[in-house]
Amino acid sequence: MENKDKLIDVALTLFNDRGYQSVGIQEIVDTVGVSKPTLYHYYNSKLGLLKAIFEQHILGDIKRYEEDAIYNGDFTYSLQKLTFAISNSYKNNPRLYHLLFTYILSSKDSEDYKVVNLYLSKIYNIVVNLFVASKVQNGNMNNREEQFSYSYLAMLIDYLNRHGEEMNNDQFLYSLLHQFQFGINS
Amino acid sequence: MENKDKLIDVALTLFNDRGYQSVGIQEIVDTVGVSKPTLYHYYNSKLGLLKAIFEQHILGDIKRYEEDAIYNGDFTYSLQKLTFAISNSYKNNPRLYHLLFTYILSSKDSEDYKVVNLYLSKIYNIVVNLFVASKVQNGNMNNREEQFSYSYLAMLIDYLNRHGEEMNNDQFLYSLLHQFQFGINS
DNA sequence: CTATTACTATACCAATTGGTATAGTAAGCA
DNA sequence: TGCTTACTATACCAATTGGTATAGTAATAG
Repeated sequence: MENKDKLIDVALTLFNDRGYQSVGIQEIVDTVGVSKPTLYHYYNSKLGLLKAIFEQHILGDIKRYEEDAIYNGDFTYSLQKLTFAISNSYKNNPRLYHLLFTYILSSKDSEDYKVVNLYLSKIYNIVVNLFVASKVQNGNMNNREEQFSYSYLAMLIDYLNRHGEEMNNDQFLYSLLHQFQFGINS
Repeated sequence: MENKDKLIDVALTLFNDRGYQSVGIQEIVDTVGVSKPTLYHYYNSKLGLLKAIFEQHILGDIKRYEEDAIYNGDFTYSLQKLTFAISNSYKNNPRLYHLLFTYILSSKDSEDYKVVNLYLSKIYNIVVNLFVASKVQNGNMNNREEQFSYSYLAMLIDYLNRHGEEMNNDQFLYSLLHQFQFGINS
């Protein structure tokens, strides 16, 4: 692996373990075995490095989500497709998604939040849009589509953070979808 | 307000806005208008300050949760009482609870996480215990009580972070409880 | 063969980090 | 009165922070 990629790889691990602010540039370059100008040559700044970590994979993933979340009259079907797409991305890149989800409940005035939220908010919008689009079908949502979207994502993300790396979690995902749509009493 | 309390108040605000690691001791004491030895006289270390922020109120709150979460044969009733207790605490101390919930999805190897998790895990345990105790009543939980507890807390906390400071959110809380137990399709 | 470009290291920068040694004041207690 | 305890400031500490000026090498393009 090239230095450019090693830097992203190491930074992703360290940020994930201890948080962006707790990790210094020096520790990253020391771990990789290069010097600081090497890092600054590729990524300009610490924030630039954080941005690069996400842009490596997540823009492609998001495009996939947008396609899967197109509402074609069958809400359950679209929600399933979207859910499995997100779950697959998590499996392919657990560190990246774990770091991403770290920012959902984090402080909103830090520099790093503002960068990461660019991608996080896109995913949230995709989900909200699906719920809103299916308004007609799910008449009983009663104008609380947004609330349902957020609740659904909260459950899904909490679930992925606990079991997202396991090999076979399809069964669990189905039960999550079922639980969300029909509650625990059915 | 005494310096001792001012320090906690200012630190709580700053930690909440930008995160524990992003805020320096100097900024805290400057904002309060005292010098560093004053802070270190009361709280020994930056982590000690963080700990003190939580111990000020949350230990009492947790005692309340433990009482409310006693399962007396009526799961819905206990879950309602516990939910409203948590919601009330959030209303009384939004900054404290927002900061607390910040750590749910955060990196797990940072010093500050380890401190805050002392309190966070207690709340989680209370909820899980309630779900497990009601196993007999809710036979259809099918040994997924833990999963349900986590999902429930994920939804509740996401909800509180969005609407927890509003004056009258009882209606919303009831709908959250209903949604969780009976799904969105009822 | 020359000039440019990509990449990397040494050595440095000012500013900030968490924390402290020393000393002082003010209040309460003997 | 005299002693102790609580509290606070000035001035300092070594270490680390994010970032850079300078210089070098290696490859590539003209």
